[in-house]
Amino acid sequence: MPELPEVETVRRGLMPRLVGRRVVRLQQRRLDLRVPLPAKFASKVEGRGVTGIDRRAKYLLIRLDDGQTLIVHLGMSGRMTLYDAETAVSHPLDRHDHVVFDMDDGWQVRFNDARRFGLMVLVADEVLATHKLFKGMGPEPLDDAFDGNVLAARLAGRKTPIKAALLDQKTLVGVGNIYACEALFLAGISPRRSAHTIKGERAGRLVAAIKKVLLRSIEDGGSTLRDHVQPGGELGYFQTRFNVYDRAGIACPTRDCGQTVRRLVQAGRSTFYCARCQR
DNA sequence: ACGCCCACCTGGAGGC
DNA sequence: TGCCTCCAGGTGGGCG
Repeated sequence: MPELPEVETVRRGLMPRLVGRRVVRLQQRRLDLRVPLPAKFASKVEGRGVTGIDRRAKYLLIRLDDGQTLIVHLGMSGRMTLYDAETAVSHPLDRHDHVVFDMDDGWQVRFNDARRFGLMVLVADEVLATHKLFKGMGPEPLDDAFDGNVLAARLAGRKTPIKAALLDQKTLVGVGNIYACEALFLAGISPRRSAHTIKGERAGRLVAAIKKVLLRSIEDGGSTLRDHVQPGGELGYFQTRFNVYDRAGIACPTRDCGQTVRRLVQAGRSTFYCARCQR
């Protein structure tokens, strides 16, 4: 689930329920997330007010009123679910609800992560910017400053296929397997093309495609969020109709193309593309 | 330094 | 029904 648009959707869904509220109780039901939770984690969060929620790359930054930030990553299977007081009682905790926040207005947020590739780290704001997790990260794709020239500069000299380069968070952040495939399709660029050949007009096209797929997906998330923010709602869960992702063997959506979407494996990940529309 | 491979962990889908 | 294999939206460590 969670690439940039999904994380952003979760952020927007959590904000109205958490910002300005206080954590009255925190249950840490499993400590062995990707980064193990310290035993004293709960006591450091309990009693704190939430002052804001930001996003950097695929990380949520939950700002607390004591100058600390709770960094949350959803990994592959992480979700945040919201329950009002009544519904929380009628819905018993799932075995993968690893961290549960009870807010001072009775609402509850559950961090659920079956595969436990996600993490939560509490960091003092002074050291947040230099935190190991953010070291070497590339630019935010939705920043105005991110354009074709920026991307081309980051791809210069790199022989890896462009698809693999897009997944590398040092190139740019937030793009994962789905949106890498979708952006390359929209831009008409082959996923096998050597990264350093993406420059000039082609780089501009790819950047435009990346922004477009991410923004459209955030909009889709926003439009379905209303249905999911209700009790028990799973934030960030929404259906987007993909052009190529997970559509191997299905006709390419380009009018009159007549080709079939193909799947190949690059750097251990599935890539979906149209060999005719993408060069 | 770069690029590739794999492990981390659980669950769902599909084949037999 | 059950068992087996494959696959999954991310990341980072280790290796050549």
